[in-house]
Amino acid sequence: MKSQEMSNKRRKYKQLSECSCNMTRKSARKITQFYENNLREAGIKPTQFSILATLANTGPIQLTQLADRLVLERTSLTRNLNVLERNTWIDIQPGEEDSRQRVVSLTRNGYKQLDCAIPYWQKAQKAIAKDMGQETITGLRTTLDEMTEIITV
Amino acid sequence: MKSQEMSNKRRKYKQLSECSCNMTRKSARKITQFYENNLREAGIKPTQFSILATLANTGPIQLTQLADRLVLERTSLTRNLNVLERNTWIDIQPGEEDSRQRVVSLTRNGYKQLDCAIPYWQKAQKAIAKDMGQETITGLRTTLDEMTEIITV
DNA sequence: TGACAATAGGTGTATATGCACTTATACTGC
DNA sequence: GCAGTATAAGTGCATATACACCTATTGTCA
Repeated sequence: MKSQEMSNKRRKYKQLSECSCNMTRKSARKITQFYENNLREAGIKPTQFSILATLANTGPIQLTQLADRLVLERTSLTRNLNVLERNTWIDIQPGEEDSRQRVVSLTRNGYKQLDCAIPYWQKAQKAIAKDMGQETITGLRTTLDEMTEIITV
Repeated sequence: MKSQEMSNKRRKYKQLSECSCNMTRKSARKITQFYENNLREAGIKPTQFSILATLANTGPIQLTQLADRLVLERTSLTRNLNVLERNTWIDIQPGEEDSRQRVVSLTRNGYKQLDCAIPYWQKAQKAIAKDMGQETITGLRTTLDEMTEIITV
């Protein structure tokens, strides 16, 4: 093999290390582990926390709308909600006008669990902001939100 | 309840919408779906692609080292490798000096699969760069890499 | 050299994620 | 009012991820 060809081959695989998907997933894994460790004592996982937090802000909301807001496949949300329902943190009722719909809301236990977890979440949140700088985090959020908006699946 | 208390309560839950963990996971889900759709025709998933791509750049590598590089829990990598091994894309051999070790390497089929998938990956990669701007993506990578480095789990 | 610590890796279990397919209900023209 | 379409949600299956715990091998030192 000529050295020109070897150089081409190196280049062919080298570019793969700049994969936008992998860089995002990689950092998502790391930050998830960090929040998991902080939230563990509160007995809740980051995914579960984010759903409770969303519900606290939206109030009762239809399943598909909740999935949209969480940028989560509808059927994935269904499985996640099963866990929360088992823990009596949420309540799922049929829609009043359309019986096909499922309306999700926080229970009193759900609020209690969320309130209990918030201090642990704040500790993690502050640690990240301190390490990265609040401005960097704010800019990161803007960019990631934009990316999430722009991408058409 | 006094209006002051209500305002406090709103604020208490409002801050949760700025969760650094959720923002990262949310965008990771979205971008993963996008790459999944692009890679589907090549018969490979983003996680699998990223492992093959890493192996193409590192050459044969010990399992734990590979896990570190991918920022992936060791036992998660083991499960992921099972899928790749079933597809005959990788080969796993005991270490020559230390028989406890597992050394992972790409097979000929693995290279073939990777080469076949690269054009689809490039299409996705270019679409993101075009939509977001290459500079934005480069900056994003820098920030995310920094975050991944800084966070101590 | 043998006991014990350290290291490499696998397994059981649980949650997280998404696609293809299915079921149940609502809507729409005729 | 009914046939056909559209919409809301659930299930089967597969992969992805991680922790707690376990096994096997290696290293260490008295």
